[in-house]
Amino acid sequence: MTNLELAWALEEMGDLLEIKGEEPFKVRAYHRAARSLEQFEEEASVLFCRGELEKIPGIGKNLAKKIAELLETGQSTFLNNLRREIPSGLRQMLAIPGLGAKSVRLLYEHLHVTTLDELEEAARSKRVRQVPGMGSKTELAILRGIELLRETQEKIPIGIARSLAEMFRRQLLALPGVERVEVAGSLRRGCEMVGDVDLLAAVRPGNEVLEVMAGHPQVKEVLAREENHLCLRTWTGVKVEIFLVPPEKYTVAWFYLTGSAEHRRKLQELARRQGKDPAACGLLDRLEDEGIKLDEEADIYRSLQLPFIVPELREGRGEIEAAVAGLLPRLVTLEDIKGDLHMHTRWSDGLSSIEEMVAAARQKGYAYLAITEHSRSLGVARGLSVEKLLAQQEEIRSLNRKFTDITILAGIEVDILSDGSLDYAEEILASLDLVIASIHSGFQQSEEQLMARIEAALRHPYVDILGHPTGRMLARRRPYAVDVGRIIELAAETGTILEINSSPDRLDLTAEAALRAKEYGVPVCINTDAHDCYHLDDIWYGVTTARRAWLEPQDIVNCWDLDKLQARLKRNRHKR
DNA sequence: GCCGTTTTCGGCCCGACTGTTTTCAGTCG
Repeated sequence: MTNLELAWALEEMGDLLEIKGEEPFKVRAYHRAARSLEQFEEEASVLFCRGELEKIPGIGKNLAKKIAELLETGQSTFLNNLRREIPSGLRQMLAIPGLGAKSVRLLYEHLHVTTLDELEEAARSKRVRQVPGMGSKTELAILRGIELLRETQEKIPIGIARSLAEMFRRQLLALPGVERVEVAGSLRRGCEMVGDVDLLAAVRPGNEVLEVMAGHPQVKEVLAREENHLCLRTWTGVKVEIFLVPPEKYTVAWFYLTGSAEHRRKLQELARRQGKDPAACGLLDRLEDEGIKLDEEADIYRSLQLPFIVPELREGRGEIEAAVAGLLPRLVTLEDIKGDLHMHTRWSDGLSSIEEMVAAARQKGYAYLAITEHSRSLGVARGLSVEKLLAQQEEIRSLNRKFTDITILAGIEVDILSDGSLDYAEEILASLDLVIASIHSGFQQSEEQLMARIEAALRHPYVDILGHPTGRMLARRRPYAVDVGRIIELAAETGTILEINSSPDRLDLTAEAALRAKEYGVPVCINTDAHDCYHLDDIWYGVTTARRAWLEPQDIVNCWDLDKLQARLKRNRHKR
């Protein structure tokens, strides 16, 4: 069992205990341990062999015992008992915004609802308001929440899909007879939400891949099984499809499974216009091979006199026309990123020191990074008082004297308060190298109020970047009521940079909005918002989103040299 | 549940907002 699987098990235990009404601190211990396992570098199974599970932060005697059982048997008696005790539908209800464990338990006790369907019915028939402490607004929130869940039902955020895919990929590769395994489908195209995880394996005859994978401990049920195809559902509810092909058919199958269907259709059209047989170009309508042998995907495009089109662009949104005209963008890559401009440290709610963040940034080959803590009003995140902010600037200055290979920018993620003012006075903001303004409160305000706040922030002379512009959380929270188009116009007018927040929970701006920003000439920056040094790796999600938005290095300020970036920041402050 | 220059008990992030009340509990970031 991997750390990720263990973390999921602990997470579920925590959720179920919370619904049961366990002590909040105990519940939090489970959730904290799950986070800790996810981020722990070494595999718990290795530590277990050495009897060192308790070296993982947040894992004590009790949790170590539960993890040991999971590692030894793939099962947990404790979790199985909890699952028997608490209907699984109750845990799903926790995902409804505004419903916590207490409310879920109350609904269960009073209305005996155990599934989302039953809860929806109870809300529709106005029975929820009979529960003490609940009224019509709660009913509405439940109905809206269920609607949100339904929209994303069967779909999971890219971050979860990618971890799961990597886990299955590694395990497939370890099986005899497996030569190659790659991710395909919408996950390979970098979509923010994916319906299932598609994996394609090149296999030799006589392998037992399907037998082994069908019995995998993560697998709850086998949805379909054919000669060369297995469709599974994991305990976490994710659909995983595994396709097997002989090595010589790999390229065509990988291309086919990557999609999108629209991209394939347009390529077929092009082939016909060129008087070619689509099948002979590897553009089959189905997965079965027709004896076409191609070494790599580029051969498929080459046969149509096209340059290679990367998976992120294969959506049938003009990429083929651009390829024909020789106008494909030179998309941003991870190597183009020269720095990360949004991260937190132990000074506020981060887990690493500034020096640890610097070391991690150096490891990535960055030339610069910005430390941007939360501002004073965000108490929950230990937002910095003016005194602490100044003290941190002093530490950053001293570190900058010490390091010659990398530059630390003293920044802030300042809250845009409910009235549109910023959380520090102008002279404080003026003393910083970089100011990100973000909304962390008053999500429920009207579009008028929210837009007035954002406009005020964008017009502020010292705001350089608007952080996570819409506030959406994938599969968890809709964007707050903002007009993204108007934000982009205002950014263009005021010279404000818009953030692509790379956190796989956010991806905000979306690829669509980032593309629109580019059309308006608004530069973006791709930031991780990391709260520890490991999450600087989340930059991959932001870069992938930017690639889906057709962005090139010149469109992204943290692909620029430090001189150019600083000149831009300075010039913009003078302009306003 | 975990953890310890507060060390084997007693803390553990805390304040704003919302919806429901009529003084507050639950949720969220």
